[in-house]
Amino acid sequence: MLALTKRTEYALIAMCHLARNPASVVSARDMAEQFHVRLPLLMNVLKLLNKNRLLKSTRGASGGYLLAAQPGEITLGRLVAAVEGPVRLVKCAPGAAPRGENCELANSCPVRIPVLRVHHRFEQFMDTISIADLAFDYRYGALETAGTGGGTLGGASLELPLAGNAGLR
Amino acid sequence: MLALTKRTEYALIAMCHLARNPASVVSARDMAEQFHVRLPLLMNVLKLLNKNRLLKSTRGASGGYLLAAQPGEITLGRLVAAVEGPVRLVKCAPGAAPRGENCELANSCPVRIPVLRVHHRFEQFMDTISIADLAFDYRYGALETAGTGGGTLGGASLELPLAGNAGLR
DNA sequence: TTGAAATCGGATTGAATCGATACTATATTA
DNA sequence: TAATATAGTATCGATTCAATCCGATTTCAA
Repeated sequence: MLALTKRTEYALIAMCHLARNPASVVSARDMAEQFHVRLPLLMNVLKLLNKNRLLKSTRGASGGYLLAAQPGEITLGRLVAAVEGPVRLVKCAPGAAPRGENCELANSCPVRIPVLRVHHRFEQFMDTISIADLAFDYRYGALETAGTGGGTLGGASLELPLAGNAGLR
Repeated sequence: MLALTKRTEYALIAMCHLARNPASVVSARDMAEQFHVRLPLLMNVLKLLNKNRLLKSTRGASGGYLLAAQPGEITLGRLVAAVEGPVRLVKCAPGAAPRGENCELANSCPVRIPVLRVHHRFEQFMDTISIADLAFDYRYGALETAGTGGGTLGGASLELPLAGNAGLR
């Protein structure tokens, strides 16, 4: 179905909240109550984010979490990789293989090169979006007009000339 | 892990082969033998592609498959949707919901709008890549220099100013 | 010193999806 | 009529994900 997991959704909520409240330590309980999400699951996600150095944690009473870097320096790609594992659109993509799982076809694959190129572009896509972009985007009305030039995302920029020799339809 | 399924990989191989051999009907058996993929699984994928009108089939002896449209008109997004179901990065995205599954937070979600915007951009990303782009891209050496201006994909174009008011880090 | 609050590290269970296979029906050609 | 090929559906095992639970560790404050 090609969807983000609930872990990523929870991570986005938490990271964006921390981005909006810098210099204040926020506990998992606080966030769970404020956003009406389940505490145990949120804690699992926060553990993953901390383990992968996207958050700093302080234990004990009045403990909680802080962003480990500036919101503009943490990308969606890093966030997803932290809670879902490394992004690998295809098994032949470089990066940590889940189970030594490589493509059976390898060099004989007739679409390997262009698909790897798509994978590379997708990585760029994910790493171009920062937590700051998500946390500080309040332009609610922009969605309907997106793609036609309106809104914060409307400004072109995603045309993808995948294969110049193919005559970009 | 955010990966494409094997069904998509098989679909890409088949669709690209058909794009490269227009005006000739190709059977599932032929493609399975030529590309060393398992015939039953390939047939399952071809059934899905046919059911979703991405290719035309003719039964009987000397039957097989044909693309249902020009390679430049069939996008990666449509292909993935045909074999994996509609692409919905997040559950709150519009489109066929798998099981009436909508976001519990709905309007109270603090990241809903920007995330929906990312979803929309991702849809554009998938629909900008055509089968023709993948089938006729033979520039093997371009991968290493992609992102710096070389290769068929290197030409910028994927900068994503998600939130202009956030100061694009 | 004690207790409460909070994170940390696993381990486990159930549901959903995916890979893989099998079987029957239908259509076309020779 | 026989062989070939697709169409539709159904099933089983493996993997992943959501959800839960447990005990351990750290910190603050009474």
